[in-house]
Amino acid sequence: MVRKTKEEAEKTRKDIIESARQVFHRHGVTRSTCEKIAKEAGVTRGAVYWHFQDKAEIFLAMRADVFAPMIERTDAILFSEAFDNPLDAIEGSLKEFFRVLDDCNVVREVFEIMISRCEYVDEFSSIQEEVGRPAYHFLEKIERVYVRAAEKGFLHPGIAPHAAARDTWAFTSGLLHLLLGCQKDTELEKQIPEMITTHMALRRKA
Amino acid sequence: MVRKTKEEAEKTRKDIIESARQVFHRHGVTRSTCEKIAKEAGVTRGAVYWHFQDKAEIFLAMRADVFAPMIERTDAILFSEAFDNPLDAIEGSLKEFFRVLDDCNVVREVFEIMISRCEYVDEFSSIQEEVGRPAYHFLEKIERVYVRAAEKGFLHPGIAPHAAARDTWAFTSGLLHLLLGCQKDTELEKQIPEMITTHMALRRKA
DNA sequence: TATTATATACAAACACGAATGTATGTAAAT
DNA sequence: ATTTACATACATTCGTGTTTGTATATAATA
Repeated sequence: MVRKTKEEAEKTRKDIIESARQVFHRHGVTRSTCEKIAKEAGVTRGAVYWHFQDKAEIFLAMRADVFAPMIERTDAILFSEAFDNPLDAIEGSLKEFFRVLDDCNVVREVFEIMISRCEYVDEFSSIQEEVGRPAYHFLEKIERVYVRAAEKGFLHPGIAPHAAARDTWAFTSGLLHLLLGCQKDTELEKQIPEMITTHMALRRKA
Repeated sequence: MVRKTKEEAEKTRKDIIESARQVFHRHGVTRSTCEKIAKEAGVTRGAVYWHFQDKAEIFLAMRADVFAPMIERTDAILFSEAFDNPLDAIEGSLKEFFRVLDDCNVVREVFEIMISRCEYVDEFSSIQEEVGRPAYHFLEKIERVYVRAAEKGFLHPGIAPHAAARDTWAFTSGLLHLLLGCQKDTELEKQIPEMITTHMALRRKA
């Protein structure tokens, strides 16, 4: 049977993305053939090529699906008016990020794929910029929040907002890579909230 | 002509490693076929299979060649008795690490390969632990140095050596990944020494 | 020292599977 | 009637592991 209804076709599309995530995670992006992805999704390559031009497009679709909600969640906390102290917003946002990463397998898998199961060369070298961009957005955002913290007198006077932002930026990136780089480290996983607290405490005014 | 002398054979081995690095960097590890590596080195696959069991072994050899000297250099600074303040040793060691990364293309390429041009699955999933291990060693080392700094009264009393070590650990890992993740960021490159200074300043006793 | 034997350091050939893109077929939805 | 949403078939390329061949360095021997 062919020619499904639009909703069914959309479901097929989602299935392919879900399947791609699993295959990417198991075999790495390069060795994930369209055949394997199709088979795992219960379709043929015809369906895959119908919905997507190539693997790169599947990759981006998969990424977009988890990134948008993730950024929305963390930004909501980061820019929330509920916190009197902007540093609490940063701390909360960071903790939320790693909390989601911790208990949402789909999100975790996508990040693991991006970090240690994809080779950013050839067709994927342009994608690398895409993948790296949110990190730079993140830097800009926390810098703004640090500025507000400084204006409100919450930031440690020994450090400039700009410098604080960059330090937190590197810290966060490092945490992410250390956490997902080695798959077994359950120790680190538990200590992350504490590490974030410590990190932020260093830049609070005494 | 075949059956070279031992020195010539050793040269062939080095050539293959050098060639592998270039091919890995251009095409990613997965798509780097033994054929390409051989051709770039001016030999045939026969030579490659003679000197190495498989790609993984070439990868580890390539890595070992740059890691050993790198760790030796940075450790020499980290554990140097020349510094009165152990925090200066940490700062110096970090700066030296990124300085080498900056002006030694071979080292930089190897790190770029490990970080964004290799998929750690299948035969490479065991290698991932190998690759991640130095980071954990680094954590242990700086923790020891932070302890000494605390004993000598140089460490900011607001932070425990253990916590300071983990924060610096994540910071360093993040810097490395941000620097090598996107290939074009020449801005970040210049700001690294400053970022390190700032990072360390935060944990110095006022 | 000269000769011989053997291990070395590769090159070349083979056989096989597997992945890719494209082209074509087709039944049902619109 | 036409487009959609796929399945199927095809041609071609490419990579892999292994095997076989071979000239020469090196060690053993006499």
